[in-house]
Amino acid sequence: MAEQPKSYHHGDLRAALLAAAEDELTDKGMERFSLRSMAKRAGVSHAAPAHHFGDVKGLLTALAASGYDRFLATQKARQKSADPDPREQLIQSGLGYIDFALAHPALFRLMFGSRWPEGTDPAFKDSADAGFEHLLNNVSAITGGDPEVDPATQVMVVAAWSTVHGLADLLIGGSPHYLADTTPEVREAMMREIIGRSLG
Amino acid sequence: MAEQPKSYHHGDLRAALLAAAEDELTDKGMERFSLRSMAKRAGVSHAAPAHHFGDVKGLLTALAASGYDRFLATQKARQKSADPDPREQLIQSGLGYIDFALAHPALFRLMFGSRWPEGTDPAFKDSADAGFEHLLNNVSAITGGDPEVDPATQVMVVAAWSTVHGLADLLIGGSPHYLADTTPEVREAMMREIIGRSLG
DNA sequence: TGTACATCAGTGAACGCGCGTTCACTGATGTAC
DNA sequence: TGTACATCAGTGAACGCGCGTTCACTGATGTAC
Repeated sequence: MAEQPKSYHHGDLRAALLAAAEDELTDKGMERFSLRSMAKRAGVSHAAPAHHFGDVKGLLTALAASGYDRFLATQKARQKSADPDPREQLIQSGLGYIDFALAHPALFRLMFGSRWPEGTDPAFKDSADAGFEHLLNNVSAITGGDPEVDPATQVMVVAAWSTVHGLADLLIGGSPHYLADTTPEVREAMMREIIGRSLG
Repeated sequence: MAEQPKSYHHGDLRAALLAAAEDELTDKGMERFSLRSMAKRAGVSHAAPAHHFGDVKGLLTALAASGYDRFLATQKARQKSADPDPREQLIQSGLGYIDFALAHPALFRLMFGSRWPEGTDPAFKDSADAGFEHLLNNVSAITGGDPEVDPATQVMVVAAWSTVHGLADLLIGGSPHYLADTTPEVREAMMREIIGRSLG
């Protein structure tokens, strides 16, 4: 056994619980998520999570919030190592969006398609809003318009987001097969082309 | 009470159960769907569904299959009363896709984002495949290419589907607010523009 | 038209189970002096 | 450095509940003659 020396206090149980919750979600899906089962995964009594998150809803809200943070980080990481041209930056951000969805499908669905998280939670809201802000910045760097008032900028925001989000959500489900069942290189080329089109 | 005269046999319990299941899904979401609760909705013992669908999974698989059928019908209905130009036909089909998602969000998520339905069920598969076939036909009517072999046709399939699906899924969640919080007329105009772009 | 019988649809009670939450507790850590 | 005490994190048993499935049943319908 190369396990950590067992001690009564965990050290960083909060983080360990979030990781276990994501694993549980990956295995069981949102339909069959269980707090007791995820506590077992974390090697901890099923009463322990209450101490950090209150209840199940609190736990999954916190998980979704941390998901949004990592989601944004994935996008920024791709942008950093790419051509600074604003269009290219937006495309890279979109590809990062899709990377994240494919790497964490269960978490992605928790964030965008679930009734578990409490939408009014401040930490959750902040994290989700930061992602939207980032999109707005990327688009207005291309159009030069203010996303609050410029129609062309707004249309581009909607177009780019919808296209990227649709690619991500369909790919999670293995569709469309043209895209899902091909090589990573061909896939990325195809997605580039399609995201590019959405920018007009 | 203007109720139906009660009789031991229901008449069309199968259809009534599917309707009740959709209501249950709308109320509780996939996270909290309950067979007992949906049977109560249908005014029937909770053992009754087993007779028609075997188990919960069978019930929700049948519901998703019927969802795909109505989904396709919604798309065709819009196309029927529109300009026969192939591009316009595809756009109308896309708008029908989104109409359906907004009218039946819980069902839409069951179809595209859930682990409940049994993907190998023949009726489910047939209904889902018919939707994809319809998309292929719409696109090859524009390009004149064979979706099996023509790359340009394939790219258009992926682009159109992703864009429309992304719009639908985001709108269900109330995003992006530019689109969700506007008048139906402005919304449709914006969606037309965006779907049009995706066709290149 | 009337009777006997088979088939079918829905019932209701019982099953065993896993669930989320609560709570008095205990072990570990940190701080004051 | 050593002792007393407060604070905190995690435990484990208990709670009451709603769940999906099973099964012997009963009421209704359809069919054969």
